[in-house]
Amino acid sequence: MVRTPCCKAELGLKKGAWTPEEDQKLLSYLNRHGEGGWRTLPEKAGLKRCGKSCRLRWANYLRPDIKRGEFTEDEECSIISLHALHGNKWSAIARGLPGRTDNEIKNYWNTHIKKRLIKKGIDPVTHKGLNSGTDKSENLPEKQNVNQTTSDDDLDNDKAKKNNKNSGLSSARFLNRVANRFGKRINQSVLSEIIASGPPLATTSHTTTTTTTTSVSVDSESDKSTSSSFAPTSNLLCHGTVATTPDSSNFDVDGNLNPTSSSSTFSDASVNNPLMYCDNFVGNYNADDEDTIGFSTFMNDEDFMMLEESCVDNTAFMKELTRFLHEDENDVVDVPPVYERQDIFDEIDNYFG
DNA sequence: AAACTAGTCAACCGCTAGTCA
DNA sequence: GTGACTAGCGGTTGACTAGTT
Repeated sequence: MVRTPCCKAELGLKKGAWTPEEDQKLLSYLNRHGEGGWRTLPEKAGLKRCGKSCRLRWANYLRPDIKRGEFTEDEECSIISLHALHGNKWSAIARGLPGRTDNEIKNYWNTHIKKRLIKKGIDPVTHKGLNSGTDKSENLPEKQNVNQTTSDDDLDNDKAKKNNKNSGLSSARFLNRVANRFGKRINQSVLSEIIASGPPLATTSHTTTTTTTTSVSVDSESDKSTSSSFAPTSNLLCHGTVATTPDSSNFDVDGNLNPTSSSSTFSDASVNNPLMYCDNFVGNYNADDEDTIGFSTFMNDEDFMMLEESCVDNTAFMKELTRFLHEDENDVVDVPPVYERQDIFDEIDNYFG
């Protein structure tokens, strides 16, 4: 196939920064005629630009739904999580952040996040610790230890504190808490049901087909790690998901992280869990992390990201779990913990036949 | 004040994939 | 089946700015 040149053959076309006048021309044309026909658009709109340039200007700057300004902590976390899933698939990442363009995210990654990850001792490509595997300590930044906070870290922490309890993560945290309680006992069909009830991510066209391929085995203690049969979009996913077996010694009998087993650097589990990872990234790792280590021990990241607020709201199963959990939290001493009550799990099993 | 350096980000480039005549 | 065309993607560039020497 022979590709016709876009701009080169057309002499006299302007390049470089757009002027307000050009923007106005493009905007008014697009307002009148809508998107499309980029090749002929410049001439019709009276612009000395190539169509491609017009499309990019529109897509990256002029579109009315573009959110401008500083990235929020939520958005940063999303970017990191999505990057762990998709790698440098900026458009895929952008679909998870409404209002942000792939170009903007790419720039933000390269200029902010990437550096901070390296500073934290995390390889921005693999999302694993830089010193994992071979000894690369000489490549680590000076202040590699995550327990040490630099002034930059302090800023991050302040920012994190401000945005700490965001709604997006809270539902995931709740689900993780539920998972911690029930994960061991839930069979795959039940899990599939949970996942299938989740809505697609933002504007993406996710379907449940990818999630149903997840193979989950939680029958035995040794299966706290998960093997996922779903095909990653890049090899990064293999590193960024629970497909990488976390050190089982990091977990107690209920699948909770054993804080004493954590090293001074990130455990594999923390790196592999987008939410924990995020908390680590913003310097927010704390005892509450019990809430963030459940589902990811038996779900891959993509499945994990499928779990949204409405999943909790709309799924009868989750309502049941919610009830159980509340019951658990309101436990009085003479009532056994919910996870020890066989009747509840029988109830769950019955619910799904 | 000038020169230099580093960071940021809009825009460009080269390419692929999909659609349609 | 072929080729023209469009849309979109990811990597790179370069203009601009802020900070430092």
